[in-house]
Amino acid sequence: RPATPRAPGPVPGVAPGGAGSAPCARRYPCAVTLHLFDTASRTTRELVPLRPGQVSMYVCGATVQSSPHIGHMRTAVAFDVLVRWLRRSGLAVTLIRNVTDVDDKILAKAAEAGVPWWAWAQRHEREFAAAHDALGVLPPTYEPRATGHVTEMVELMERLVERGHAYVSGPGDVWFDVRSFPGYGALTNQRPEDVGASPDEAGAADGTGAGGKRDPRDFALWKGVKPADPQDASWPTPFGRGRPGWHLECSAMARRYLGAEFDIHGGGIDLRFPHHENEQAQSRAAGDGFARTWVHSAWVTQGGAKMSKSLGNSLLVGTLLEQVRPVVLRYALASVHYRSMLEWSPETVHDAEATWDRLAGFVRRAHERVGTPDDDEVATADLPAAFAAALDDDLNVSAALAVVHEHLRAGNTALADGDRADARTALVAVRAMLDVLGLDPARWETGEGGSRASAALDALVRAELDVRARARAEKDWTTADAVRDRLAAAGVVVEDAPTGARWALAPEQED
RNA sequence: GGUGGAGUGGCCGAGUGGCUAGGCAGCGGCCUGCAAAGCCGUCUACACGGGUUCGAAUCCCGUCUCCACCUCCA
Repeated sequence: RPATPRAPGPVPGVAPGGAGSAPCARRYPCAVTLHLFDTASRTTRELVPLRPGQVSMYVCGATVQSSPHIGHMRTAVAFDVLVRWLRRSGLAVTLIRNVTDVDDKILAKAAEAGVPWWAWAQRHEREFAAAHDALGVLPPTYEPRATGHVTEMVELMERLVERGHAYVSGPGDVWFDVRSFPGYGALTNQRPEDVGASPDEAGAADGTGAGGKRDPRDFALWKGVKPADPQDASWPTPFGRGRPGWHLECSAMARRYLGAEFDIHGGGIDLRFPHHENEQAQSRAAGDGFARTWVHSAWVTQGGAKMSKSLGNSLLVGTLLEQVRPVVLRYALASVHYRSMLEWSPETVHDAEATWDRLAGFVRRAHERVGTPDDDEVATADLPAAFAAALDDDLNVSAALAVVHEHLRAGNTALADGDRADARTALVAVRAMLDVLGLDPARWETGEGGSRASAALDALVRAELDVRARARAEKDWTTADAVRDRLAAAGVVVEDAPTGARWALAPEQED
């Protein structure tokens, strides 16, 4: 986890005590409030919402040019935990997560596949949606598509041109003038002269200057349609026909749904430059305050290196879900601090699975003994102060999970001692904490699915277990163990509990 | 070259001056007909070299190694 220097004071421009003006809806002592690491200032500081009690948040979503992989899900889960924690803290969160549904790669891949670009985009957008659902990522408040916001983009470009921060070099080619904006580089702490040339097409890179970029660092706001491009991938504008540049979309959509200034802008760490730097430059040059806090999540790595497509498709969400339960995937992603690189290996999955089974096992046993608290009780239960403090400290999930395990152990001890009151207290606390992380077992462990096949399986296994129970009653251990071995061979593990034997499918074997 | 990070016990992973997280995997014990689950105990640490301090994984200086961004990328 990267270093987290503390800002000496409150957020610049906010009067001291401003945070206190918001009504405190927390269920635990209000002394602690969320501190987040802000990429722009490179400090951890208190989140003071622009509007008391509300948080506006924009997270860069997918460019739907290929299938989702585990890295995409890491970012999604990281921000999902942030949203859940903000809401649990009593704040009303508006989350915008965009879909970039037109860009050069989508056009190129669709052409290669011989399908319309919009069909290609739609197909992958659905895959992302399914992956998000599978991992329990809450849907955003609004999920705008780039192609539906050309009007807002044109407006933004017009403002930039009027203010002298953008220029048109040819039909449909509109550029941001980096030299016109002294603040360029502020987000990523680069001096403007150190910034490399932007490689946008039709720029100075072709050596002729025909594209008309005034400065190699200038980046495309709008890309004029080329003869070879599909005509339906372009839109008319006062500057000519073309399609949006990547950076422009997010600025336009953030403003459309969140206003000129908003609380949090998030995304994967790789988007910091150039994407977010350019977004900020555009929006601020146009006169908008834009994001007050920048939050970036780290990578999933393999072999110590950044995951890449050359590693094959073994880390595609679709492939992984054939091998591991979705909740285990979520646990693996959510249990590491969002700014730490997450090394992905078979052990990662194994550890997550073992730990998850421990958590879910306690909840299941506790439910058998003390009943099932309703969801409302869980959602409003007091959270242990140490857990809340951990999450308030820049979402220190590892420390928060340590608190979960403390309560889990207390709960297991209470169950073993037959102390139902203590067991129930621990159960509610554990579920409430896990719920904040999107990991409440009661919401994930819904039996074996309730299908006819699983009902039939359950009946058959129970018949076997009845045989075994009779044998055990007669101390016929040979018969009893034979039943258990037979079930084990079929992939069913048996566990004797005070309330009788229970069964479960054996975990997936490691290869 | 510019920018930003990382090196903690077998593995993963917290921890910004003292109270020595947590998980996984070992080992020992309790429980169990035997298991499983659970509980208790326990072994492996802070990249290296200096320094500051009564005391450093934690602060300072230096060294080494690794990674990311600067090109589309979550």
